Amino acid sequence: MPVFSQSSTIKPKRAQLDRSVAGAISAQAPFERIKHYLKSGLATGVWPPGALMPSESELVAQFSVSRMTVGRAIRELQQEGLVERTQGVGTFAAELHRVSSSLTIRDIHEEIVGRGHVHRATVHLKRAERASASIAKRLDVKLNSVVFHTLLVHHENGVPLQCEDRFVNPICAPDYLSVDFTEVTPTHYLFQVAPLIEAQFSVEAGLPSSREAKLLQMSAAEPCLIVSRRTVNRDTPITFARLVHPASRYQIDSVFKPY
Amino acid sequence: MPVFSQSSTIKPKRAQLDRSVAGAISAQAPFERIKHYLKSGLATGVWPPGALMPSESELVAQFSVSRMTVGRAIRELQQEGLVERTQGVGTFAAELHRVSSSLTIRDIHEEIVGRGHVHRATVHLKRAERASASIAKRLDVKLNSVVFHTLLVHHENGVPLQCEDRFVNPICAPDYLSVDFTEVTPTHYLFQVAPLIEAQFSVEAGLPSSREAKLLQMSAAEPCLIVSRRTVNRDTPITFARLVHPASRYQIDSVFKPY
DNA sequence: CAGTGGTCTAGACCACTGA
DNA sequence: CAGTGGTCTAGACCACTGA
Repeated sequence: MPVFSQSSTIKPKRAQLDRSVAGAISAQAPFERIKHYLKSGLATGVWPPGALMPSESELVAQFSVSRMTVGRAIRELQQEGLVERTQGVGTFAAELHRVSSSLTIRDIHEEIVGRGHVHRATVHLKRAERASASIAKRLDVKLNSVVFHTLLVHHENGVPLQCEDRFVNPICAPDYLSVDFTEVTPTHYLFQVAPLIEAQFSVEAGLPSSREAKLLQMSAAEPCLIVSRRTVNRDTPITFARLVHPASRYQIDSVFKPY
Repeated sequence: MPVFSQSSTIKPKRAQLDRSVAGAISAQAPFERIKHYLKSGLATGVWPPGALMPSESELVAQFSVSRMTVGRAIRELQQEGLVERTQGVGTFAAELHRVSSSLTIRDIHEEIVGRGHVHRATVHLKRAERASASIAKRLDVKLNSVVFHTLLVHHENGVPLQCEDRFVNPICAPDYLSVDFTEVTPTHYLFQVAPLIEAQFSVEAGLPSSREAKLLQMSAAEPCLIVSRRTVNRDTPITFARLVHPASRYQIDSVFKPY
């Protein structure tokens, strides 16, 4: 029996309402209506975690739609991690354990400009160097081979926000050192010249080096949020960056909404 | 013209190969083959960011499948953020700007056990309290109203890893104080009793309080990675937690793979 | 064996875009 | 107006599960 009777015998005329950016006005496509119906039930406890959800054929009857339409609605919920399906058995409300949150780590320029603030970068180092053991390992190049090294400070409205210490594999970006990094960020430039297949991140707390503390105009005893990022293109490491942010000026915020 | 000719005139017999967990053996369903074909081209630069991709009807002809099948393949790429579509215009390879990475923040018990290690929790505070101004605001309750407060330390193989300072709205979990938190984590318990509609996170660096430093057996001058989490259920805040981790023992790792 | 999900076909109507 | 994507229908065959 329908819990929410959102469906009647009237055939759907394709609605004409604008599907604007937010999509918040009204979900009118049948598969959207079915998704919304199921999400509501999941959010309100009609189907608590682990419960058996209605089968496709039940929803077909309830909403007077074809199975393809019901299937799409449920499949998208599955892709969002809200339900789990087992062939031959049924569809179940997912246990919402893993509160995984998508912490977006964007190009610092976009991030600052997105807040409506002014971004300015200063370049403190830009040269070719011989790879140390740790850098050689991270970029998968030979010890003492030539790598590019830049050190920038990114300012938000004039306040130093991020110290970017970056090593680049010359094979992936031979012209890296000729770029004016006060005009375009290394991240942005590298996105353009080297397709990115994989990025590995870590986020940790730590203390700045004395040089970093000076560049960031902070005390060497103040903690920092440190993001390390290594990007790889088909087995070839492109770049390794250490991004140091004063704890008092930077935090990562995120929201997780399952339903 | 097909770049990769993965399709012939032979009609697909449904393959029988096991679709095992990894799914790595071979993607045999037509929509999977088309997805793989398009992903390969995106990864190898056949369609650089911004390029016009083949239309649905071109792919229909190329792979000898129906439009629904092609549509599903492309729609899933769109949902993964790899292509962008505009009705009446076409499908375009996405600019891979935002390197958003899903940093999963799981229940600490699952995380430690998942590493094959032993989890143990010690309880240092478990009581009802009057809400201070900041807690009242975060839990959206009246100043000086009763809230539950627990302070736990989570150990991994005997080493203190996380100090969990948590406030709970009694309306959402009236029996919270009767739970044995050496047996089940507050996170796990609250997941069971209160459906979660939204979680807000922040990740920052900071110094531990003197009490936290003592509980974590660390120097008060050592930085910590601090995760703050507030969960909300339909406008009613459930809980607010401050999770403090010694920098030397904890970092968040993540991998981002667009293709 | 009945019920479930997984996938596909060959059409259809529509809104939108840009020439 | 031709081409594009957005969505749907009413069927189909199949693999899988559990009684």
